[in-house]
Amino acid sequence: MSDLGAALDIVGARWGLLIVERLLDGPQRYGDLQRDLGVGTNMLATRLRELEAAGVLSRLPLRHNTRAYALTERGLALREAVVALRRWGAAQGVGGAQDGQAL
Amino acid sequence: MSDLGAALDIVGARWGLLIVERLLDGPQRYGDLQRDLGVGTNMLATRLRELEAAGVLSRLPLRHNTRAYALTERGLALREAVVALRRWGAAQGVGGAQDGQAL
DNA sequence: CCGTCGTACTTCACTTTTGGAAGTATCAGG
DNA sequence: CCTGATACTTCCAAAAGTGAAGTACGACGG
Repeated sequence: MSDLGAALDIVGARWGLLIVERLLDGPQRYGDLQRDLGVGTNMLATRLRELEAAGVLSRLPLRHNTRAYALTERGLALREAVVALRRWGAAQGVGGAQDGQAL
Repeated sequence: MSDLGAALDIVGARWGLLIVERLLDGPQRYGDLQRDLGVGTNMLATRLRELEAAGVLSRLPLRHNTRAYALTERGLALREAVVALRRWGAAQGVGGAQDGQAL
C-alpha cells in the first residue's frame, strides 16, 4: 500500500475529510456536525468511530450525555491536505483557473 | 456545496486520487494503470470517464487501439493535494508520531 | 417516582457503489 | 480467417451509503 493509499484508507471514505474540515475550526458536538454537514446520523457515528480509532480525533466528555469531538495532533496535520484540496475545488468552480492565489 | 465538497465530488471517489497520482509521473496507458493500481477494469474505465468529463485528464490516441491518459492543467494542479496527503499518510505509517518532522 | 426533553447514538429496509469474472470490439500480423 | 494485444463493456453478488425510526441516558418538572 502506497502512502497515499494509507492516507485514503483513513480519511478517504465518504464524509471523512468533510468531518475533519469542520473540526479544523475547533471542537464540535455530534449534533453540530450532523446539522452542519447534512450527513445521516448513522454515517456520522461510523466515521467518528473510525477516525477516533485511527487517532485522528478524540472525544471530550462535556456534561452528562454530551461530548465534543476534537482533532488530535494527527488530525490537525491534515490541515495542509484539506487546504490544498479546498483551493483546487474552488478553482474548479471559477470555470478553469489554473492560477489561484486566493486562500 | 463547499469547495472541499466540490473537489471530493470529482476526485473523492475510490481510486480517483490514486489514478491522478500515477498520472503525475507522466501519461500512462490503460493496462499500465490497471496492473499498477490493481483496480478492476470496470472501475478504472468508469473513473477515467468521470475524470475526463471533469477535465482532470485527457486521452491521447497512440497506435490503432492504443491510447494514453494524461493529466490536464487542471489535473496537474492536484499535485499539491496529492503530496500533502501522501506526506500525511507516510507519517501515519511510522507507528504513532503525533509530532512528525519527517520530510 | 414518572413522564418529557435533549443529546448521542443504533437498527432496519432500501439504494448506490464497488469488485471480480467473462465477454465484446478493433486493429496488426501471419 | 485466426491469433494476439489492448481497451473497454456487461453481469451479478457483496459492500458501503442513505433515510427514517427507535433506543439509551441523564437532567428537569410535577
